[in-house]
Amino acid sequence: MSLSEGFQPLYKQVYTLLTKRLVDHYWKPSEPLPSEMALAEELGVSQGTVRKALNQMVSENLLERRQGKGTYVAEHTSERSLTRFWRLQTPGGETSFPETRILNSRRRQANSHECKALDLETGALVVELTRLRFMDKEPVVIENVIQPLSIFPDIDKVPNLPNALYSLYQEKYGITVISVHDELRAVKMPAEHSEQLKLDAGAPVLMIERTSINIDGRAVEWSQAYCRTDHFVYGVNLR
Amino acid sequence: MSLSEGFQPLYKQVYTLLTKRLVDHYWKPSEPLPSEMALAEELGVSQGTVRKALNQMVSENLLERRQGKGTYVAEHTSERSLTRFWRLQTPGGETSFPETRILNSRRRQANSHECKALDLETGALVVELTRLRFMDKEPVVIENVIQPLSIFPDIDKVPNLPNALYSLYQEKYGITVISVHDELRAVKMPAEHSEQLKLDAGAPVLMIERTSINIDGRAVEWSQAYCRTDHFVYGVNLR
DNA sequence: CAGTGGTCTAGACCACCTT
DNA sequence: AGGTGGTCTAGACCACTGC
Repeated sequence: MSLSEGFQPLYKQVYTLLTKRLVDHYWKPSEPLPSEMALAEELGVSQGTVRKALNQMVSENLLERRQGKGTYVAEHTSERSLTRFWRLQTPGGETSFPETRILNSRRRQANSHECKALDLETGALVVELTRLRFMDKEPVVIENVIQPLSIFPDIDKVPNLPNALYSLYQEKYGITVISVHDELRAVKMPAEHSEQLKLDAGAPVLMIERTSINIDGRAVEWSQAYCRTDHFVYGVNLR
Repeated sequence: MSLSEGFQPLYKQVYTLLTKRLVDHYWKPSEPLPSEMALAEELGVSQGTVRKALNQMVSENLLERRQGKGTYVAEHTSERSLTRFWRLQTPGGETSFPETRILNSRRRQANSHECKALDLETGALVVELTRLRFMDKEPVVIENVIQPLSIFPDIDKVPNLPNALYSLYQEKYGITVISVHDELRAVKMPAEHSEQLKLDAGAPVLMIERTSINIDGRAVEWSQAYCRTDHFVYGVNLR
């Protein structure tokens, strides 16, 4: 095969092509890619050029490389996908992880805000999933997750939803969440959910609106969470 | 010069050595480094090895490279240092920037919490700087910045503090902030500052505790900010 | 042992900037 | 024209894995 002359550097063309293959599920998660030499030969470029593209993909958590073994499609194990985007931690800095109880799940039409956030047609069907999350046996977060049925067909019929939804998204629906955008506000606890967090209605809580982005750039999930922050904080490092 | 045999790859040794030079102000901000070839010859390694170290430093915002010109020590212009760590944005997503009014500045001994956060001896002197920040002419953030006098001598005697403190830190004190750690909570607005944000005491506000980290890894500044989040949100992308 | 990725080198050519 | 960084190649050797 030849990479037809373009204005992009070769390694970037290779990067784009390999990423497209991941989007199209040309290789499955945890499956090894061909070796550098094999890819270089197939694409008609040198090993070093392939390596540069692969290393960029590793830095974006799309691939994993293991010396002596091979290059693998990054896998969202429930363990890792939970740790990757979970920001609640003790004020000291150590992260601890939640248990989850599902409170409710129902189909309905997306409201206008959700249509905008998820780029849906008006009237599109979504699943609204309500979960309560515990840390050290105490309720800390109540969250509403919005899942378009066009992206996750019949997801409301899946039994035993895992604690980490992203691993389910990847295994069952071929959706690989590579980044999330969070918007944080301080608000008064809405009365409807205050009991479940053992708070007075009107107590200050941290509201987190999260948009989850698939490897192809689409927004695939939108959620709104209310968090107590008396024992845990939202911690983030910026560089 | 020869890089004595160690257990680290060559490019990592070069990276460590060059970073140490930045910490020691061997080169000044905005000053060009020697060319790749010159560094390679000086260190007794190949150009490619130097390049790998330099590119890693670029990815960490320590250096800037401009094709045809050279490699430069990254500079914290007030413009750029403000945009880099400023997270308040409109719910849509566009960032806008604040104006700042200084309310107060005083010397005092650090309290125990500040000593821990900034790794200070008990009784160490700090400056507590209180600032009110406006967006679209409306007060949005009130913040207390704690600056150790051991790191910033006589900083309370600097006239006309800039909007972006980090540019001052770099120019006057040789402190280059390369990352910050934020911890966010929702709290009730403390009565003492509620008027300045035009809020009722007890209204929910976002509290941001920020620790700023120097290039050598030390915590050099600690701040606590109260933010209205009715018109602006704290937005962050996680990968 | 063969196969993989990781490091290191040397050299060629290109794109951009300054003089 | 000469110097800089950016890209691309080819080949060597090392470290790790599994048969």
